[in-house]
Amino acid sequence: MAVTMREVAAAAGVSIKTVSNVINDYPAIRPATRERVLAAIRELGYQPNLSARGLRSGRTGVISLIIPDLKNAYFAELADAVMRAAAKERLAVIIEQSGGDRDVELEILHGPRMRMVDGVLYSVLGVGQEDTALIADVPTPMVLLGERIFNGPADHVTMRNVEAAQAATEHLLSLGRRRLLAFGRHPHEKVGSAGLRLKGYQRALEARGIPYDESLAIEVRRWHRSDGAEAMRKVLTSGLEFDGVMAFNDSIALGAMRVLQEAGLRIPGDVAIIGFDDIDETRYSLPTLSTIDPGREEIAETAVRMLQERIKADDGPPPREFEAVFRLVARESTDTVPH
Amino acid sequence: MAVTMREVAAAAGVSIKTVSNVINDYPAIRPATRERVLAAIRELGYQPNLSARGLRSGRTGVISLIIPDLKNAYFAELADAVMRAAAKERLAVIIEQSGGDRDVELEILHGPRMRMVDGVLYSVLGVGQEDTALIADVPTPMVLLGERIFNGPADHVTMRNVEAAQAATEHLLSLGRRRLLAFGRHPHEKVGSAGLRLKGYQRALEARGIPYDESLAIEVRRWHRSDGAEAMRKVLTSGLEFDGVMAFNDSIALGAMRVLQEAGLRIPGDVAIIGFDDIDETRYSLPTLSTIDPGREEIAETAVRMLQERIKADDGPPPREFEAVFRLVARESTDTVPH
DNA sequence: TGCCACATCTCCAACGTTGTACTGTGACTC
DNA sequence: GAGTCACAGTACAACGTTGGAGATGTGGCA
Repeated sequence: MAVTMREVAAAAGVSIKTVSNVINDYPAIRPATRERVLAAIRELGYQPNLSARGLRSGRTGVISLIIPDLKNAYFAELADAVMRAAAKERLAVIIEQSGGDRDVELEILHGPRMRMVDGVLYSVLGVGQEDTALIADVPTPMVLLGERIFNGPADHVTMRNVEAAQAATEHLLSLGRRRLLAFGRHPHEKVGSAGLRLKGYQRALEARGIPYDESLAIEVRRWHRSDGAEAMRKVLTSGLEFDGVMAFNDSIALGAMRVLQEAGLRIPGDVAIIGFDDIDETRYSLPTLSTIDPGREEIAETAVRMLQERIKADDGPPPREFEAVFRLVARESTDTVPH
Repeated sequence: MAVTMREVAAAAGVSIKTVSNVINDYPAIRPATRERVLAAIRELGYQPNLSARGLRSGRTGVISLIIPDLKNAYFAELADAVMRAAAKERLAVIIEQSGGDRDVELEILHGPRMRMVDGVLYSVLGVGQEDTALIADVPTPMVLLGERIFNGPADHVTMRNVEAAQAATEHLLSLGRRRLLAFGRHPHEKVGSAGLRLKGYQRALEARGIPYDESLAIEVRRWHRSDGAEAMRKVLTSGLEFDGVMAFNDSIALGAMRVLQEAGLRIPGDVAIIGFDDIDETRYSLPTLSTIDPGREEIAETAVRMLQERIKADDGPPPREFEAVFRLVARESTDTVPH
């Protein structure tokens, strides 16, 4: 059987509560007593029972990270960053996959497991602005991640999507490219990564006085590599002319790149291409992929810190919005070459 | 405040224990009573308090998955498969990253969080056969994953490394390639993925009567893409001649492939290459990468099922070994082309 | 009719921890 | 020397749930 406080207390010759006080850094304890208790803890190999602590104090030291899909490199890297940030705060992380499906996302949020975590990092694709009410009624402290809900009922950590997309587009324009695909559009979406990044694309064109041509805004439903490849195949078949691609994420950029190369097009010679997210793979593709570093570390650390603040002070300030600093990373896929 | 069983019981006009019995599918309950209780649960939106349940029953419904690194595609896909398998058993998964560091791996295993999970899936890189004793004393039900510990103190799920590596090598040999790099060696390692896969490589050569040339066994320390690229760069600089690469995982294969192409070598024309793991990316690289599908789904499902068995019957059978069925996936990187 | 078996439900205690309230002991103040 | 105060530690109850034993009712059978 596992060692409990009772046994530690007996070994140290103090009451159970004193053991508890030592563990929780309660100040009024004589150094000698503290030492005796700590020695007993070491001796017996005592580990606190987190279920009991959770029951009594209402805190479990576990937070939940709800994401669409770990197989997606962006979310895997986000999860990694979150877990490292959480480790610093001594928090464990339960990861839940939603598949990006709205109903699943809401189900998880209202499921019994929410009662066993201190807080949630909620990174959604399906749930949107119109679901604000369904999210507001969740009693668990929450931080929203991503671009689906702004000015919602909880703290929100995101990146400057519009500005970043504008910078990426401007980067291609500065190379002299003029027929740029906006690659990854979701029709009718205003908010959300796709909508915001399209807006950035449009702004960059506008700033240069170039008219927006909707036929260059290519729809890509899911943002997986295979979808990018498929969409690019269709574009090539259609005979559409272009000399640059502003892809809304790295995965579809890589998928598109592969199809372009198969078709005998040179990158960046014939087509310059830039992605979005700075996933690890962009550093090793052929050619290496220019992209936007969304500030993942900063996002993860800020989100965990904000959540921790909410957990500790359950009556904190009104919902906050935080936008991480992005960075354009120019690599081979947008090298300056004779057109 | 959250709804408790007490309130449900009051609403349904039964005792708390009856509510508990309904929830836990205790058989002797009149259908009418069950209905009333379920109705009250729905009505009030009751959710069980998992901390309390964990304290009382010793079960939390959470398992821990300890892996080296989520950023590594292999482990991300493993984690995904494990989480889907766990969801079927209504288990939540806490993921812990060890960085593949032996001390961290052991620390996590002996940490306080082990007391809050019902079981552990332990996928290690640092801990090895000689640490068996340190693992045996952990009271938590455990299933070992990977190739570091065989015939250990716990159930073990793995793949047929030697046979799979032999098949991959034989695949290259069957194309007429004779100077094959064993790419990914860890010097002095006998057990472990690197050791076993090297052995498979050697067996394949042996079966064809080809002598083993140690200079073709290339060391790659960490199995990340960048390490594969770097190692291949060294190989090319050294002037070593070869016409095939049997890479010990997909990431280093992809890294190597990129360097080979930069150097103007054609794949599979000049160099045929096969990887190991069948990560998603192998389907989208240029060329697509032949590889070994280790049977990830089967591994994940078997591991979770075995762990669940251990959790439910704490006095089960002696440790079991399970080896998943692998499959060779031939893609473009080993197409038949004139040499 | 009396007794037993069974189904159905309830009562009590306990899981290991922490919050609240309290006791005892000196030291210091006036 | 009485009152006050800070410190060090303790006792008790409670968090929400479930295991086990017990209570109650119901029907069957001798």
